[in-house]
Amino acid sequence: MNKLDAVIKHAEQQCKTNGARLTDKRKQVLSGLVQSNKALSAYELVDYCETAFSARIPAMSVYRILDFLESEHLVHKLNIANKYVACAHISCDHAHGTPQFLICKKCSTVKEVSISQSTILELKQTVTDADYQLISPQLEINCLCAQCA
Amino acid sequence: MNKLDAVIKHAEQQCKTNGARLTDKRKQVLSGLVQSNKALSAYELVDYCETAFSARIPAMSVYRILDFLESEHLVHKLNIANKYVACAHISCDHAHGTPQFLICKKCSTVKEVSISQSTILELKQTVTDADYQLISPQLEINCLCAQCA
DNA sequence: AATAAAATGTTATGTTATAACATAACCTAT
DNA sequence: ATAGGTTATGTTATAACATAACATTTTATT
Ligand SMILES: [Zn+2]
Ligand SMILES: [Zn+2]
Ligand SMILES: [Zn+2]
Ligand SMILES: [Zn+2]
Repeated sequence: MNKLDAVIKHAEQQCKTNGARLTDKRKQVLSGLVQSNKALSAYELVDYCETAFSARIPAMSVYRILDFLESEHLVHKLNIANKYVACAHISCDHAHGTPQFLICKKCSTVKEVSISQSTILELKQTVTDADYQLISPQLEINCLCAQCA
Repeated sequence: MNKLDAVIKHAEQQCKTNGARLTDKRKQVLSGLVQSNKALSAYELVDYCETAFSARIPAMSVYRILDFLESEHLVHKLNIANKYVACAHISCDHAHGTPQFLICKKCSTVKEVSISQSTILELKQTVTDADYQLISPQLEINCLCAQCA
């Protein structure tokens, strides 16, 4: 079984466990992100589904589907790029830690990495010290990939 | 002299040193950000200049002016919010370190804090290990301020 | 089959950002 | 002072990203 099928199967199982349904369109959108080697915008996903599956999913629906996939922790929104990426750990058993994304500003390739617990704790401390409250400790960092650099 | 005047005077001096000009419109946009207690979008700055100075600056010009102010390190763009904020250190003598922005997702108030050197080094190492190259180590974190929490 | 809930479609509009070209304001050198 | 180059701003159009409101279809439950 190839990687895509494996990921989709995991995703399906995960949704089932949560009492949610991974419909065909949701599968198509998720496939687009899993297959892509870079982050995609909602509108790029519309084009992808049209091209790959001859499925014309309106942008509005893609946004809703992305919200759903995010809520199922299958997809991450990259706020600094206004793009979306499949979680790199869908098929992993381990719990999903605080995600950190290195995003190539030129070509939108993304690496989902983990930073050390101590660094996370330091960052959290600065937030607490400033009397703010963390919503999500997700970090997104503008980079250039090896290719583009 | 109040805070706003002091900041503008510093900004003017800083531009002069760099052979750049802080024109009236640039001053107006910068004033908007300095006076605001929260991050503003380009379009909100259009409205501000209209209200505060009866200056109708087209959105296109505000974007150009924001680019200029950013290049002079007087303003930061908050990529996760698509908004802009005056640098908190315009009147400071010390060099500007790597900034970390805590952004209230509800009301857009922003705190510009400094990250410890050790944290920065760890982040840089993570990036290097992933074979990526840092563009700007600026960190932006979605939070809730004490007010909104 | 009737009903309710969930998913998707449709249309309209709001928000953020840039491209391309025109004009105005401002130096600087003769 | 003025001609010519540079910088700043104006104007118009459009691209790109995102949400609101309401209608229809599909699915699950009784
Ligand atoms: Zn992930
Ligand atoms: Zn790249
Ligand atoms: Zn700053
Ligand atoms: Zn707030």
